[in-house]
Amino acid sequence: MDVHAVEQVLRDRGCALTPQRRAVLRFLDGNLDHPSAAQIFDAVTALLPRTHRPVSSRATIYNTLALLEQVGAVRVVRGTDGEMRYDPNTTHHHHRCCEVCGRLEDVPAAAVTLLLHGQAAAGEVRFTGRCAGCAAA
Amino acid sequence: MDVHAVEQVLRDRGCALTPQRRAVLRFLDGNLDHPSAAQIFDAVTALLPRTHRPVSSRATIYNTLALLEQVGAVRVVRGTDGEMRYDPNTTHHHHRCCEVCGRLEDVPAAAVTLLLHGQAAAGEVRFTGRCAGCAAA
DNA sequence: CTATATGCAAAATTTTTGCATCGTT
DNA sequence: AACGATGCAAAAATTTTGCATATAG
Repeated sequence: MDVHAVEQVLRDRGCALTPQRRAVLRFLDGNLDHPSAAQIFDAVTALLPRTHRPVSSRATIYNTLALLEQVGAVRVVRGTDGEMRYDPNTTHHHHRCCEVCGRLEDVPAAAVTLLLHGQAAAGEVRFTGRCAGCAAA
Repeated sequence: MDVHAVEQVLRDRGCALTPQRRAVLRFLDGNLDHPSAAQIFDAVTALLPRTHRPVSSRATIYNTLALLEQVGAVRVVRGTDGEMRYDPNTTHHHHRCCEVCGRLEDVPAAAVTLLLHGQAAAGEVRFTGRCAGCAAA
């Protein structure tokens, strides 16, 4: 996801580049943490200047995220806890879910082979494992 | 999951074998559909004699399912839609999630090999694919 | 200036909790 | 009879929706 490219796509669509949308894009760009809507809301609140209050609202965050998903700027993944997580990495990749702390980690498609009855299978894979932090402990 | 075995485990624990718990067990036994709590509630309502109303409540269903999970009689899986699903198959197995209809299907552990950087990886795997019905369409 | 987005508040969903009552053992 | 389970209703938590207002282009 490239911020400028996405902004251009939004412009082409006739979508307004509001400060809230910009802030969501800025926070998500390069973010590897699979943040939740609530985390994105908090980040936007922190990112936007407080020159006019309030800074944003939950509904706006959800609207923006739905828009970004439609445009293909983010992938939406449901975390093991049931919350939606937003992933700016839109390349084909898989996820490892830490069985200890629940953290979601991207795993490049090239690193994973799924064999079904000995034959390679396509599609997305989510598997359990331990993240770096929990593996050490 | 064997109904009689589970009932014995519950007795040994000093847990009451209420009609509601029996009905949940009866409905879950051999069920391959990964039903949700709401579906289980409906099924219990249908299974129990209407000699005394009401027949059950959502809280009781959740209590019962939590108990059955503790006892190891069901596995709990979160569906792609965020709802909890309950799986009486407690053997080590994986899940295929139909990318069309969302249905969860059990896949025996022996049928799946996950290679991470060429090396076999342990753990649970959930992957996308098409269920029999959606593959035909 | 006009179409669009925002913010608020309330609805919808799923799951959890508190408590009085009822049923198993 | 005693203890645990049930049922109800309300609380939590997350996401969605309706509408008046504000703002981007």
